Amino acid sequence: MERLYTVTELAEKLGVTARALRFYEHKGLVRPQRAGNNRVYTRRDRGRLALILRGKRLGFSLREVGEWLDLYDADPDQAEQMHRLVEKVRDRIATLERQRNDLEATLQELTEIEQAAQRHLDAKAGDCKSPDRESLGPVRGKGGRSHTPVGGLKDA
Amino acid sequence: MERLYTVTELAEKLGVTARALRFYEHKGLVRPQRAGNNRVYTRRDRGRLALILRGKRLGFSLREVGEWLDLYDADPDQAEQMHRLVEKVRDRIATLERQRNDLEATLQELTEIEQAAQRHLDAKAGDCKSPDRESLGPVRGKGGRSHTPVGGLKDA
DNA sequence: TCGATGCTTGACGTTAACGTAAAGTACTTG
DNA sequence: CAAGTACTTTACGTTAACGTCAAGCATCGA
Repeated sequence: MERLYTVTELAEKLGVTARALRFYEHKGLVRPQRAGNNRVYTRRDRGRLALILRGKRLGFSLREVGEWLDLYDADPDQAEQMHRLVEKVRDRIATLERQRNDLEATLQELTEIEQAAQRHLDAKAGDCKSPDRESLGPVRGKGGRSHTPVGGLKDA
Repeated sequence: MERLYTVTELAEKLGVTARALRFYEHKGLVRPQRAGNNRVYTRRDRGRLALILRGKRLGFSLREVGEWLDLYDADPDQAEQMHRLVEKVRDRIATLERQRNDLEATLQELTEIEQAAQRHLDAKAGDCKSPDRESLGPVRGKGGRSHTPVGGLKDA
């Protein structure tokens, strides 16, 4: 009745390799039964693995996911540890948002540079006599906020 | 006139170790001058290093940052490569936003569980006779959207 | 009975980004 | 001149999360 899986079966279902599943077991994250020597995964194991992979996608390490699972398994009186877990997740979110903001800024910088370069190309295409214009400096000075990423780098 | 630095000086200014700076050099990301055998970093080098560290903070590998810097240095006619770089940054942003969304969802789940656990504790404190209530299941069913992360795990 | 599969357990390889000695050189200060 | 300090290069160590053989049972169909 209970749908059972072999390593490779379940691995494929989950989109990972059998090696990974064995590795997770080695790390104590899952403990499938055995039929003789062969691993046999149940629906529960599959759920656990799904949680593990999710944690990974969220950027947590296997060790962290392990603790995570322990909490899921633990009796619910562990409100204290629950708090800590929630805080950890919130930290992670905060980190990601910082990164996102930084990236957003960088993206804007790059977009400006890109457009400047584009204009530069257009100019060269339109006016075939322009004798090797002064690269990006002047162009950016006209349109952008002359943000020069870090100061010079290209200078003398 | 030009403020110059030794490895350790600059490393400290940048909040990294001298080892890191030497490593970056080994990887071809910077090429400080030498005074005899000793490295001498200029303002330009400092700028470059700042860019490198920034790239790292943004979650890019040193190799990626290297290509990045090459573009900064390259002549501005590389609009094509510029495009690719911008796309890469956009990809990264997209990735981060996906992660953020996933995390947001997870956070909500966890918060619910946390609150349920809290209520559970409160109940135990208030009603000292409650004979070991049915853990989280029912509680969550009442308040949350019964999102059960992955199905069972805790079941029989 | 013979392969062909599929599973098992080692166990070493890999990548990134440094950490951490080890051993030697150079300058300078008491 | 001996210490001390800062620098150098060389090179092995580390962590994470597997990848990639290697060698060996076990089972199954023709």
